[in-house]
Amino acid sequence: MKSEPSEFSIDTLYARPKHTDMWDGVRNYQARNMLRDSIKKRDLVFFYHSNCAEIGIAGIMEVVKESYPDPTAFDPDDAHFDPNSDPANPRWFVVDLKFKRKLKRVITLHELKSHAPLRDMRLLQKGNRLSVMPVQQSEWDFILSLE
DNA sequence: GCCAACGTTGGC
DNA sequence: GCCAACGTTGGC
Repeated sequence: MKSEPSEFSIDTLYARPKHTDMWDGVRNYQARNMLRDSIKKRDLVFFYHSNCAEIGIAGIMEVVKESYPDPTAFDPDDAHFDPNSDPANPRWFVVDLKFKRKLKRVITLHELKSHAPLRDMRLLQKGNRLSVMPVQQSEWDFILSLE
Protein backbone atom coordinates (compact mmCIF):
# COMPACT_ATOMS: atom_id res chain seq x y z
CA MET A 1 0.00 0.00 0.00
CA LYS A 2 1.26 3.44 -0.93
CA SER A 3 1.18 6.67 0.96
CA GLU A 4 2.96 9.97 0.65
CA PRO A 5 4.97 10.31 3.86
CA SER A 6 4.24 14.04 3.97
CA GLU A 7 0.61 12.99 4.48
CA PHE A 8 0.96 9.73 6.36
CA SER A 9 4.20 7.79 6.87
CA ILE A 10 5.23 4.58 8.59
CA ASP A 11 6.23 6.76 11.55
CA THR A 12 2.80 8.38 11.60
CA LEU A 13 1.29 4.93 11.90
CA TYR A 14 3.66 4.00 14.70
CA ALA A 15 2.65 7.13 16.60
CA ARG A 16 -1.06 6.24 16.51
CA PRO A 17 -2.73 4.64 19.54
CA LYS A 18 -1.92 0.91 19.54
CA HIS A 19 0.24 1.67 16.46
CA THR A 20 -2.95 1.15 14.50
CA ASP A 21 -5.02 3.21 12.09
CA MET A 22 -7.57 2.81 9.32
CA TRP A 23 -6.38 3.10 5.74
CA ASP A 24 -8.89 5.67 4.56
CA GLY A 25 -9.34 7.88 1.54
CA VAL A 26 -8.88 5.28 -1.21
CA ARG A 27 -11.03 6.50 -4.11
CA ASN A 28 -10.12 4.14 -6.90
CA TYR A 29 -12.38 1.19 -7.69
CA GLN A 30 -9.68 -1.38 -8.31
CA ALA A 31 -7.99 -0.49 -5.05
CA ARG A 32 -11.37 -0.41 -3.33
CA ASN A 33 -12.15 -3.91 -4.50
CA MET A 34 -8.95 -5.22 -2.98
CA LEU A 35 -9.60 -3.45 0.30
CA ARG A 36 -13.15 -4.74 0.37
CA ASP A 37 -12.78 -8.29 -0.94
CA SER A 38 -9.23 -9.56 -0.90
CA ILE A 39 -7.45 -8.26 2.16
CA LYS A 40 -7.90 -10.48 5.18
CA LYS A 41 -7.17 -10.22 8.84
CA ARG A 42 -3.57 -11.14 9.70
CA ASP A 43 -2.38 -10.43 6.15
CA LEU A 44 0.95 -8.64 6.06
CA VAL A 45 1.34 -5.49 3.99
CA PHE A 46 4.30 -3.51 2.74
CA PHE A 47 4.14 0.22 3.48
CA TYR A 48 5.42 2.07 0.42
CA HIS A 49 6.45 5.71 0.57
CA SER A 50 5.60 7.51 -2.66
CA ASN A 51 6.26 10.98 -4.00
CA CYS A 52 9.04 11.79 -1.55
CA ALA A 53 12.79 12.01 -1.12
CA GLU A 54 13.34 8.30 -0.50
CA ILE A 55 10.78 6.40 -2.57
CA GLY A 56 10.37 2.76 -1.67
CA ILE A 57 9.26 0.14 0.83
CA ALA A 58 9.67 1.44 4.35
CA GLY A 59 8.06 -1.16 6.56
CA ILE A 60 5.53 -3.86 7.27
CA MET A 61 1.99 -3.63 8.62
CA GLU A 62 -0.55 -6.24 9.65
CA VAL A 63 -4.27 -6.21 8.89
CA VAL A 64 -6.08 -6.21 12.22
CA LYS A 65 -9.59 -5.48 10.95
CA GLU A 66 -11.13 -6.44 7.64
CA SER A 67 -13.11 -4.15 5.41
CA TYR A 68 -15.78 -1.80 6.65
CA PRO A 69 -17.26 1.37 5.11
CA ASP A 70 -14.92 4.36 4.90
CA PRO A 71 -16.36 6.91 7.33
CA THR A 72 -14.50 9.79 5.68
CA ALA A 73 -16.74 9.35 2.62
CA PHE A 74 -19.74 10.41 4.72
CA ASP A 75 -18.13 13.46 6.33
CA PRO A 76 -18.74 16.71 4.41
CA ASP A 77 -15.80 18.30 6.23
CA ASP A 78 -13.37 15.60 5.17
CA ALA A 79 -11.16 16.03 2.11
CA HIS A 80 -12.27 12.59 0.93
CA PHE A 81 -16.00 13.28 1.28
CA ASP A 82 -18.06 11.63 -1.45
CA PRO A 83 -21.69 12.75 -1.58
CA ASN A 84 -22.44 9.74 -3.77
CA SER A 85 -21.47 7.24 -1.10
CA ASP A 86 -24.71 6.37 0.63
CA PRO A 87 -24.30 4.97 4.17
CA ALA A 88 -26.99 2.43 3.30
CA ASN A 89 -24.95 1.33 0.30
CA PRO A 90 -21.35 2.44 0.90
CA ARG A 91 -19.09 2.94 -2.04
CA TRP A 92 -15.70 3.10 -0.30
CA PHE A 93 -14.03 0.82 2.22
CA VAL A 94 -11.13 0.74 4.65
CA VAL A 95 -9.17 -1.82 6.62
CA ASP A 96 -7.34 -1.28 9.90
CA LEU A 97 -3.60 -1.72 9.84
CA LYS A 98 -1.15 -2.13 12.68
CA PHE A 99 2.51 -1.19 12.52
CA LYS A 100 4.63 -4.32 12.54
CA ARG A 101 8.14 -3.07 11.93
CA LYS A 102 10.23 -0.79 9.80
CA LEU A 103 12.62 -2.42 7.37
CA LYS A 104 16.25 -2.10 8.40
CA ARG A 105 16.52 0.34 5.52
CA VAL A 106 14.15 1.62 2.86
CA ILE A 107 14.24 -0.70 -0.13
CA THR A 108 14.05 1.89 -2.85
CA LEU A 109 12.03 1.79 -6.03
CA HIS A 110 15.27 2.15 -7.92
CA GLU A 111 16.63 -0.97 -6.27
CA LEU A 112 13.44 -2.96 -6.77
CA LYS A 113 13.65 -2.22 -10.48
CA SER A 114 17.16 -3.65 -10.66
CA HIS A 115 16.23 -7.21 -9.67
CA ALA A 116 15.06 -9.73 -12.25
CA PRO A 117 12.95 -11.76 -9.78
CA LEU A 118 10.79 -8.67 -9.29
CA ARG A 119 10.35 -8.03 -13.00
CA ASP A 120 6.63 -8.87 -12.91
CA MET A 121 5.80 -7.02 -9.71
CA ARG A 122 2.61 -5.06 -10.05
CA LEU A 123 4.26 -2.07 -8.45
CA LEU A 124 6.84 -1.93 -11.21
CA GLN A 125 4.52 -2.14 -14.20
CA LYS A 126 4.49 0.86 -16.45
CA GLY A 127 1.90 3.48 -15.68
CA ASN A 128 0.78 1.76 -12.54
CA ARG A 129 -0.87 4.16 -10.14
CA LEU A 130 -2.81 1.88 -7.83
CA SER A 131 -2.37 2.68 -4.17
CA VAL A 132 -3.26 -0.86 -3.12
CA MET A 133 -1.91 -3.83 -5.01
CA PRO A 134 -1.06 -7.49 -4.50
CA VAL A 135 2.45 -8.81 -3.81
CA GLN A 136 3.32 -12.41 -4.66
CA GLN A 137 4.76 -14.54 -1.87
CA SER A 138 7.94 -15.04 -3.90
CA GLU A 139 8.28 -11.28 -4.37
CA TRP A 140 7.68 -10.67 -0.68
CA ASP A 141 10.36 -13.17 0.32
CA PHE A 142 12.83 -11.85 -2.21
CA ILE A 143 12.38 -8.26 -1.09
CA LEU A 144 12.95 -9.19 2.53
CA SER A 145 16.10 -11.03 1.50
CA LEU A 146 17.46 -7.69 0.24
CA GLU A 147 17.29 -6.15 3.69
C1' DG B 1 7.63 21.98 -11.93
C1' DC B 2 7.02 18.80 -15.75
C1' DC B 3 4.65 15.37 -17.91
C1' DA B 4 3.20 10.43 -19.07
C1' DA B 5 -0.22 7.37 -17.80
C1' DC B 6 -4.46 6.49 -16.30
C1' DG B 7 -9.34 7.15 -14.47
C1' DT B 8 -13.57 9.75 -14.59
C1' DT B 9 -16.99 12.77 -16.49
C1' DG B 10 -20.34 14.16 -19.54
C1' DG B 11 -21.98 15.73 -24.17
C1' DC B 12 -23.43 13.65 -28.18
C1' DG C 1 -21.24 3.49 -26.54
C1' DC C 2 -17.73 6.80 -28.04
C1' DC C 3 -14.33 9.91 -26.96
C1' DA C 4 -12.54 14.61 -25.79
C1' DA C 5 -11.61 17.13 -21.85
C1' DC C 6 -10.18 17.22 -17.50
C1' DG C 7 -8.24 15.75 -12.94
C1' DT C 8 -5.00 12.89 -10.37
C1' DT C 9 -0.93 10.14 -9.50
C1' DG C 10 3.69 9.83 -8.89
C1' DG C 11 8.46 9.41 -10.79
C1' DC C 12 11.87 12.35 -12.28
